[in-house]
Amino acid sequence: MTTVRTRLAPSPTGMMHIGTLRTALFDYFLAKQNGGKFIIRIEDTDRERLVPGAVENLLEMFEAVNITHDEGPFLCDDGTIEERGDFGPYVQSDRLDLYKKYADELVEKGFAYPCFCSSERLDEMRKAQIAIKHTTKYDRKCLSLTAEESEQKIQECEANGDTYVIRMKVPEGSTTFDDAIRGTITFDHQEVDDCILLKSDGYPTYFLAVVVDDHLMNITHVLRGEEWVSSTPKSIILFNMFGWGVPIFAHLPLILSPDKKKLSKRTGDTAVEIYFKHGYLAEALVNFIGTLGFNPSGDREIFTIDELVESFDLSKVNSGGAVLNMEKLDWMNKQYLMALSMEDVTLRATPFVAAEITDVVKRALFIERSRVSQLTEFDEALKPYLSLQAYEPSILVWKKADVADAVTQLERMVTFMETLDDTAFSAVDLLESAIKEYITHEGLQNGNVLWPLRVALSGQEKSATPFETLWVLGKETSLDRLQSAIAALKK
RNA sequence: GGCUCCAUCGUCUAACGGUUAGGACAGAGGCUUCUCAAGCCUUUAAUCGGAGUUCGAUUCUCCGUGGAGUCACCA
Repeated sequence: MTTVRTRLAPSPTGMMHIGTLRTALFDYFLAKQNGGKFIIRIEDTDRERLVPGAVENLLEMFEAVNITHDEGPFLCDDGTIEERGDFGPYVQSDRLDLYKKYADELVEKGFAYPCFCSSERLDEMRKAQIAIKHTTKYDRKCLSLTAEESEQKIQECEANGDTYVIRMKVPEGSTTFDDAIRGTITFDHQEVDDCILLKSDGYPTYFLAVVVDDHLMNITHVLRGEEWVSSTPKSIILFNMFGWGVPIFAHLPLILSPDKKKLSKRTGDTAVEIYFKHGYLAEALVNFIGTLGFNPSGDREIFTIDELVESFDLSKVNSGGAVLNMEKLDWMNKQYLMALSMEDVTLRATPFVAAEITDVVKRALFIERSRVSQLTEFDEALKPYLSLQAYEPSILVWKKADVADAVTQLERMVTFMETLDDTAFSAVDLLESAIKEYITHEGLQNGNVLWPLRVALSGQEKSATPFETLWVLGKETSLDRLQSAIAALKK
């Protein structure tokens, strides 16, 4: 039995795309589930669209999301990139000789041919084809050249600095393949263009490079977005021309924006990085994106990455596109946030918090984690704890009480709190039971006591419970705030 | 426009050809409660249409319709 080998083959043309993350996740699930390998290969054959730092961003995102690949480029601590694995190089621009060699092989075998047409001629040709409503494809002008004529033209090109390309000679017939997600798909070769294999700058196009590399790297499963379906016959034709085995193809459903179109920068957040900047947790993002188009069944929503690895099943991946439901991501993020320990929430929130991380801040973060849905909201949520915000004294009065009662309750609370020692302040539960006991003992109503207490402590009508707030603030600060509330009411 | 793919609540989705078509997010209502959040309960909401196969179609087939993807020296 052959080892499962999946690969993610992104082109470094910008920030890592959310769709790329989903493909990566599925690649990872499939490989890990089968004890296989997950490989990253950088497809940088388009020199014009190259974006510096794109590879670094990709690898950083992998780190952030806690997914590790087995082969490919890795980010070192010093920021440099190093390759690991036995099938390298893993960057296509380092494999140029290979593609040239295989392109030549195809020309020799008569499966490919040089083309000298100018881009101007090609443009006009296409315009004419569109005018008569035909499929736009190369008209094979250069295929009619004899071997001698081709050779002569190549000589001429080399002599005067002109360029030419190598095109695939698509045979007659049709290609049928079994998509692991979609089932049988057939394309008539009438529809398949004699696409360019080797560009005039010596770089291969995607069509050639992907086939050569997937073969040389022993890739068993090709997972990619649905937008690639129509180019699959080209790949298969090439695999056949070389006499190589064809990997299993699985075309993933597209991730859609709310208008049901392929998610683009214009219609939504496409960069994975943005989601981290917005304050989503990696676990939530993985859970959310990893179950988009795939569901492990059962009435569950929250899954760890290991559970997803275990239950993943290519044949259960949906074929329809999926709209990003941001409200659900928010909800999911909150689920993960609420499960965080004090240490963890501090760790995660620190980059989003302007204030110094003191014990008060740590406690406040811990309490507020169930009241925010994104890490970015912490900064704002922290404010009432860091300093008392100005408020209207009238809000200190509970709806079923009056000013006089509020003053009385606050004054009595001050007296009571002074009897509480450090132990009482060490836990929310202890504070709660102490105060509840006091209320019962004194024959008071919760609302009369707790409302003014809570508002005096937080300065806000809506906030965490008074017990939580006391625990965060500590005895001294709490007493100060109670005193200023009393003073404000008496004014 | 050609080709290809797709089609269950608004959204994400579940349902060996046999279910009162299930769950989740969002919405509505309620409980709990000092407020908010959380939690719990209830509720609104879907098989695109038409034929066929079958004792029985969400499920299989065909035809429509709708949507999407793709048609570069980009991937």
